[in-house]
Amino acid sequence: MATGRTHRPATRSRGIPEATVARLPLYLRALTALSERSVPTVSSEELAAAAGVNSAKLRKDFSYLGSYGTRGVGYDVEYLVYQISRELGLTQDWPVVIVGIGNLGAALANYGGFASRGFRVAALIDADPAMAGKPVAGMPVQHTDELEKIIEENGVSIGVIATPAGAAQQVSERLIAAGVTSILNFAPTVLSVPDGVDVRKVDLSIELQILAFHEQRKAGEEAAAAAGSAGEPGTGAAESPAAPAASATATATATAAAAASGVRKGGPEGDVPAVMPA
Amino acid sequence: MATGRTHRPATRSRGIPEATVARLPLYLRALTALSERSVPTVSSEELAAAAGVNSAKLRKDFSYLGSYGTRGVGYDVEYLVYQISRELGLTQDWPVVIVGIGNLGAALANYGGFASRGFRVAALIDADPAMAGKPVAGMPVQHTDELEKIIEENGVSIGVIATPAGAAQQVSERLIAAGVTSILNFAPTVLSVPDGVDVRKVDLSIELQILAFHEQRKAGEEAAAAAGSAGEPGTGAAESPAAPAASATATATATAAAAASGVRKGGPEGDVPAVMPA
DNA sequence: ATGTCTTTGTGAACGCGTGCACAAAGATTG
DNA sequence: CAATCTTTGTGCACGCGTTCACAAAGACAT
Repeated sequence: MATGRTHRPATRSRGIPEATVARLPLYLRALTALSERSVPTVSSEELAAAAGVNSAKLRKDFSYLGSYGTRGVGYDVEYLVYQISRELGLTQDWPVVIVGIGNLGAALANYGGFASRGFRVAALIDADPAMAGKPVAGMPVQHTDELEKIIEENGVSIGVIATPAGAAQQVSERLIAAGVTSILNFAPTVLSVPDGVDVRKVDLSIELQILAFHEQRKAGEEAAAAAGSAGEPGTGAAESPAAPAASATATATATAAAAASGVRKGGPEGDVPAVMPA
Repeated sequence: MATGRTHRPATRSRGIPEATVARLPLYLRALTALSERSVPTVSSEELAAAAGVNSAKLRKDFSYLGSYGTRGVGYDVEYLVYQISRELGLTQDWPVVIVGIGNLGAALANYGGFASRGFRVAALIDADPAMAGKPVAGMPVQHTDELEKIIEENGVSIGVIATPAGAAQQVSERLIAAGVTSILNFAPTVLSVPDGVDVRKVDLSIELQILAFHEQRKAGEEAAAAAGSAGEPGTGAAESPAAPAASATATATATAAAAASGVRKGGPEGDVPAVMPA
């Protein structure tokens, strides 16, 4: 999970669970693809597969929105696209500002996924005076001094922070003071904001760290399996990698290397059922 | 949640809950900051505040790792940094490849948060022959043809996909066939991968959509409050923007609006069935 | 109309995650 | 050594989210 909510209690606004809200964009994306292919209806099973979720979960999610399906048939694609869009608030225009136009900020400014939904980049803002006026994604970068004016004039309520960690808190305070009530934070810092302001965060390195954890675990399990169930990770401590620290690390590394070479996967094609650990 | 896991059952590897694993990087970040300020120990209360979580949750999380604290004192910063790093597998070197060197790929290549943890960008790969050889983040971009060779020679087990959506599935298959077992996917697509391969996804527009939902809700609540408790949003949904009362009328109106507004792209008109729930 | 077949919508059970609250453990002081 | 104080580690309860499994609803055929 690259992200998480901050502050704000449970958000069960009018009954739609947070977990469901987080999946709606997923469904919307799958539905949009179907719509472009002029598919008129989908069953929960098909749509669930396209969105990468369980069909029962999808049906329950939709049940929170209302009864938009037809039993024995499925869901009308166009209709559902509209309903979800409306529920998510994408039928209206959301001006956003991006603060911090470094590599990431520039990438975000160029990202097509924003405009295709209801989002419009109202301004790019950077603290570096040298950046001011420079065009990024066909739009001149403006200086931080203009921040308040831009937000108020454009009625911006969503801000994206792509500054270095050190500047993020201060930027968030200025955004909030100027009227922003939702922040998407890419800076690796915990933002402290008043109640009523939503913050979602995306931390690229956190995602990688989580992958590393699972990767290490996979390597460890493989090593254990290869070693022929030596000590069996005992019930007590969770220290599979702990006990013999040195050897554990060594085996893990060795296994990783082995896996990387040719040991695993002999199949040419993708769907080979993998190694199959215990 | 910018991200979510795909495939792989519950991951309760040797007892560490997934939710805890997802927070370990957060703690690590806070601890690293303390370490840089040469703070010797922290209490769960202080650290929790720095990481933006509840202190009880933090203590419970740490309890899965073992008893690393001292009652009456707190946790030794350096020791905890090491323990968490080890648990996450950051004490070893993780070579990663980034596929798709567009704006986002370039931003990722330049992102400092990778190297500062145990991650090393082994190669930048792009399908565009014109990109080949061009330096990005002080490293020459290599052509997709080299993908397999690069992965095998460097023992890469983690791949980052920053390609357009259309190319992602195919890239993932090549990565996996070459030995990659963990993928961080920035492309807005659901990847289908065999068991044993971990996929985490980050979708920037999804995050914004979730914020928009809450933003809309906030606006709706404000409006409702201002309007002096009109007629309680009916069963249908939290339809803040102009909504008739009866759900039947609402759906009919909604459908008409869908056709009228530009939500849907192409597609003939007559296909909108007057669903009509009872 | 009646029956069959498909697919939705949901009640109910279950499991995970969270937070409370407190006993246990150690530091510290007298 | 005893008393007190601080902070950890965790048992317990609760609520959310997920999944199963099935009745209800509608399409479709006869």
